[in-house]
Amino acid sequence: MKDSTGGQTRIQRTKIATISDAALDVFSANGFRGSTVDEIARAANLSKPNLLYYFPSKEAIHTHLLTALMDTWLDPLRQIDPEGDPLEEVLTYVRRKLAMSRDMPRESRLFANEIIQGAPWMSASLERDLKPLVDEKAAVIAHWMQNGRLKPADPHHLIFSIWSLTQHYADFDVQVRAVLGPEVRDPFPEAEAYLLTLFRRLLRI
Amino acid sequence: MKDSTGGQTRIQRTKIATISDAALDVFSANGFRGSTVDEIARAANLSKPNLLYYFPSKEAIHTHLLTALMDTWLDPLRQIDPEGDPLEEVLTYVRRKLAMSRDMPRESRLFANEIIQGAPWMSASLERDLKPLVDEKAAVIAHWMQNGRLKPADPHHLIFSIWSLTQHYADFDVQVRAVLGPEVRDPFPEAEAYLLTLFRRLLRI
DNA sequence: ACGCATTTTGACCAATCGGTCAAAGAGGAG
DNA sequence: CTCCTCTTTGACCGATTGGTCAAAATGCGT
Repeated sequence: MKDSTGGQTRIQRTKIATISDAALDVFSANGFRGSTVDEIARAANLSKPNLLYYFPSKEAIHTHLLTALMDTWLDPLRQIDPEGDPLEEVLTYVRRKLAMSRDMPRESRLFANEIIQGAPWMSASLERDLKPLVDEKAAVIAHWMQNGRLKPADPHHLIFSIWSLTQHYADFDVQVRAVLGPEVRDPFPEAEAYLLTLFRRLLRI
Repeated sequence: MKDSTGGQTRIQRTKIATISDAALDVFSANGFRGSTVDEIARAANLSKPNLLYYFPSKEAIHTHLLTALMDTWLDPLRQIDPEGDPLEEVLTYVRRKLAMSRDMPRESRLFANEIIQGAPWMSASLERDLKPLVDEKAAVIAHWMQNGRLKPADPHHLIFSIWSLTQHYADFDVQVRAVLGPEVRDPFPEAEAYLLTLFRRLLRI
């Protein structure tokens, strides 16, 4: 009955996935404190005690989601290649981050909720995982700029601006659509064109 | 005992201000659903029934804050002068928005929480107040670009990018400080220099 | 079909939620 | 001081919160 994948049964794997998906819906829409276990259970079509059979507590579900997310979230940044073409590496990073906003808006909002509310669960991970990675990639970018392959600009704030601009289209989706009006079905093509223009003009020698 | 200012007593004015300030602390840190009336009352040094003597409900406090905020929030955009120097008008808007992130981070987070969670209270105001103003100013900017006084770029997304980049330093303050490290006491001077460079390179002919 | 581990459930718990109410307290105009 | 309005409070309400528990139901290998 046990399974090779981390000592989990087939049912456990599917139910945990179902619960995670439902919890992502609820947490990303209401934040941790604004979400209830009943609501997650309802979204997962499970009774509350049944849900708490798979996760020991509401906080455990939340932590599970955040730790799983952190890796996915940093992946595009890790892929920046010091040996690649500087401008193209940055623009590819922008494209990847914007694609994540388009394809994983719930994850983006879960992350945003956590940070806005002071990162009570993730602040340790920010120092331990995020800071070193950003420092490393910022050094790569700074090196490119010193070699005259990119126009100079503060590398850390460059990375901040990429995060900010791309995640905006997921986190503030309601506002973007309200301003653009209903005739704009999909803001992302326009957004990508604008952002690529922006970073080309900022960085291109 | 009554006062000329909208039929409010002196005590009412000061207590309502105290409650609003406390509620801004709580709502901006936890979102509407994640906040409790008890917590706001505690932050305002009032008993819960006393607080509910000045506001009929938790929702009324929240609505009060949001409606008051909407005006303040749109003010810098309103100040863009069609007769002014195009680049300087945009850069001044950036400076004003960044100053608001520095001086009113709680208001920024209150707004961000509301939008991220689908704008359940503000979506009407977004269509009624925000969209027309943005369309008007976007037309001004488009006109500048057509006259060759700014480099061409999508005006709506230009405005989005200003919102996104400036509010990031309030809403994601924890992340910014975690990445920059404790030796950077105040990220805002660096941020302003970076953002002004960014928009100059994007728009300057 | 058996037997055992896994899964699901309804009933239940103390604590907290938003909000009410009657009564007590405070403060100023006459 | 007196009276009346405004302010404050403790006690309380039903509903909901996160979480528990024993018992029932359901797999699943043999």
